[in-house]
Amino acid sequence: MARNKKKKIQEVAAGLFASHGFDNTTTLQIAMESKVTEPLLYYHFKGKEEIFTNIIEELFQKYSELIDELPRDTETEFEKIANLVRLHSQIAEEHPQSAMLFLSNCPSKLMHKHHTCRDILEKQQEIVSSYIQNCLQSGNAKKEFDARPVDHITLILLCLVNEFMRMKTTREKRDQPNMQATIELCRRALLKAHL
Amino acid sequence: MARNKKKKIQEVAAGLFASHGFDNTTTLQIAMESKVTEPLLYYHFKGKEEIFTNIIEELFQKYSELIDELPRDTETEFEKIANLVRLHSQIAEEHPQSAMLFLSNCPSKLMHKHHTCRDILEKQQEIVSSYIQNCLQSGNAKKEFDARPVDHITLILLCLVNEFMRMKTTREKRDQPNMQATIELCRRALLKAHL
Amino acid sequence: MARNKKKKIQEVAAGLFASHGFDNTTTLQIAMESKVTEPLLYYHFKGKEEIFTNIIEELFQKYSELIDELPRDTETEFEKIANLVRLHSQIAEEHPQSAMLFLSNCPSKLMHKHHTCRDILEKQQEIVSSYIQNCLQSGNAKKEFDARPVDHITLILLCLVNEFMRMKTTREKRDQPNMQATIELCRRALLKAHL
Amino acid sequence: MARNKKKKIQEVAAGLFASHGFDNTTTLQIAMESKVTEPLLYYHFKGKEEIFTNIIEELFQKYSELIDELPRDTETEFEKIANLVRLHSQIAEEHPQSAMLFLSNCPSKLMHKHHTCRDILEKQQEIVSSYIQNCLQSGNAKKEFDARPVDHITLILLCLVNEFMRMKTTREKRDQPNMQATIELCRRALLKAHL
DNA sequence: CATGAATGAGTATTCATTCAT
DNA sequence: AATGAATGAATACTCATTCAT
Repeated sequence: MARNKKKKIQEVAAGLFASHGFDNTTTLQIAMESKVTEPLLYYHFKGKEEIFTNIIEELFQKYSELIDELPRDTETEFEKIANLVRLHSQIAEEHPQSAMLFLSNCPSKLMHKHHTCRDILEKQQEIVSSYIQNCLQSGNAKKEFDARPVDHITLILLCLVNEFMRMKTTREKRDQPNMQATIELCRRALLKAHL
Repeated sequence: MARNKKKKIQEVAAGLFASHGFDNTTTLQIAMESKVTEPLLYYHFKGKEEIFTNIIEELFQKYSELIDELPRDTETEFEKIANLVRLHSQIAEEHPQSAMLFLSNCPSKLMHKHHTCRDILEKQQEIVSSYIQNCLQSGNAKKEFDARPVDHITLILLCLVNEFMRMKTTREKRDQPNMQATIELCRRALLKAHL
Repeated sequence: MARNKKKKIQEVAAGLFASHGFDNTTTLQIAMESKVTEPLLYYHFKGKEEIFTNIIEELFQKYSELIDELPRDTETEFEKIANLVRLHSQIAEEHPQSAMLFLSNCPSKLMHKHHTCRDILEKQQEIVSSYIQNCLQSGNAKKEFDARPVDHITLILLCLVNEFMRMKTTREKRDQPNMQATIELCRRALLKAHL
Repeated sequence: MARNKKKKIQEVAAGLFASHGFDNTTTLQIAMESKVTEPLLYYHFKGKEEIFTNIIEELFQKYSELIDELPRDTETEFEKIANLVRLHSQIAEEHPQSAMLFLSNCPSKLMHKHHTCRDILEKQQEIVSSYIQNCLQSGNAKKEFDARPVDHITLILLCLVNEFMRMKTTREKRDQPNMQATIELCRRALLKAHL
């Protein structure tokens, strides 16, 4: 019953932060919707901020694992890029709340210099960046791609993946970008001109 | 001196909203930094929210004009896409504050159903969308592009442009995406395979 | 009507701080008893602490003036010591609340290193100390007193004056020390053995 | 181990109450510094208040014994007064914490009408008072002193002893009153003019 | 004896907004 | 057009205390 309530608080808070934002979520709301009293929040967490960063940390954990579990032995390097897009499409569809939390830039208050929150978001970007960079370098080496300079293309693909997920998360179904088309566009952009 | 102060209030508010966010900016801060008293804010505006939406409206006005002023008689359709990227790059560099205000999704509080704020952001997206769509259709017609289905590609390019500006605005100089590379990537993705 | 309310707040707060102590006085109590709302406290003062230190500062001001106004041209030096005792007796009787505020050592919270509160109380002690010291030195010089070493006797008389006022303030009438007897005791302790 | 912990709680609480004051000491602080949990405080004591009064009671017990143990067969009555000053000087030096607890008037909250805390402090004052009164009466009878009216002088000496200890406890070493000088001053004040 | 979990009642402080002038 | 004074409604957070085990 104990771990139970802490878990419940985190879940409720995650939902509220995702839909109303950090600043527009009150500790009282979290408490009431979790069916506990406010002081219990402070028994389990140091404060509102810690509730938030805890959520972000767990999310990052899971996200990192998902990236790590992407298949490494694909036939082509491009398949890896395609997988990355698919993964983000899936996250946006299955866990829109989590996506929201990652994307809705934490409030500036929590994005200062060395705040946990900022650190995590930066680490997340680095993870994806290095995944992409790796693909590009291998692909170039194998003459599969013709993607240069690698650094720049990496960043652009990162843009694409980020905003693809953002749009999938925030837009109405009919206005969301199409996964297959996105993959195709990447294919044309990356693969060696196929004469 | 009157119009003067109203202007000052708007400028100061824009700066604070951009750097601290809507929720973390107080009317007192706006008043003090504008060298006026709080009641004057309420003389000129209906409230904090109106100050914000006013700013967004003006911004949207200027932005629309910039899009409208993009040359219509380019040699190729692709040049128009390139111009769009260049424009957003320029905005991010020259008016980072304005870019911030557009991008940092207004707080959910101001994004409800038919709120001015939401309407404007949607209109802005539509403007760019239709600009892109136009290019693609013409380009396809002229056999310059091979971009189908147009709707999907439009959305993907919108993604790219949006996040490109977002990254230019929020990241450190050295981590920003490169404009020229972005344009090149679009070229490869759009132009007919040049065998 | 404006200055009025600020004054009222200070008076009410002084009364509550004196009778309940700083920690056991709530801002709500102060507000209610002053017939204003809590936010007004924060309009006029930076916070609860500032209300307190403001009171102490004013008190110190008045106290300093009272010491300054003690007659300088007395026939004997001892008369000055007697006057000091009389003054404190009078303060304890006429302004017990003020006396209380001075004596009930501010809560440790407000007594840290360079806190205004601590500074003021130290200054107050210094003022009385130097008044006493002056008398003793002059008295010794005139062979009126035989009080040595001056520093030590100064401190002891300070003790006496302080605690005399404290007792007058905190004890029931019938248990209060007697002013005349106190003066007499000082006389015997200070004056040259009168053979 | 049981009595052990109760003892520990009392010691820790005494330290915290002495340095931070009753109101600024939380039960959690006491528990943590005692290396126990809060509910244990409530197992051993009825509440925070009881912890405090228990401490004061024990202190009073010890203090009473010290007064009782002062030598009764001194050569002169004055010697007894001198011994009283010496005792308080010693307490201030060797047990400053205990002195603090006695002197820092319990918070007004605990000083109401018939609260244990108030009763104890009054009893303590009575003990010292009667000790002094006794000396004075005997001294007067023996023509050693010339201290009249006894009641008044008693109270004044009580003042002196109290504040002497207070200053020794709260002031920096160099600003503390000197014991020997204090005794000398008492001697001059009390002893029959020695012509 | 001992504790992890939980809470009722506060508690100082903040903020957008309004009123009287 | 402008302001000094004032407020209703929150808001994050704290604390002494208790319950179930």
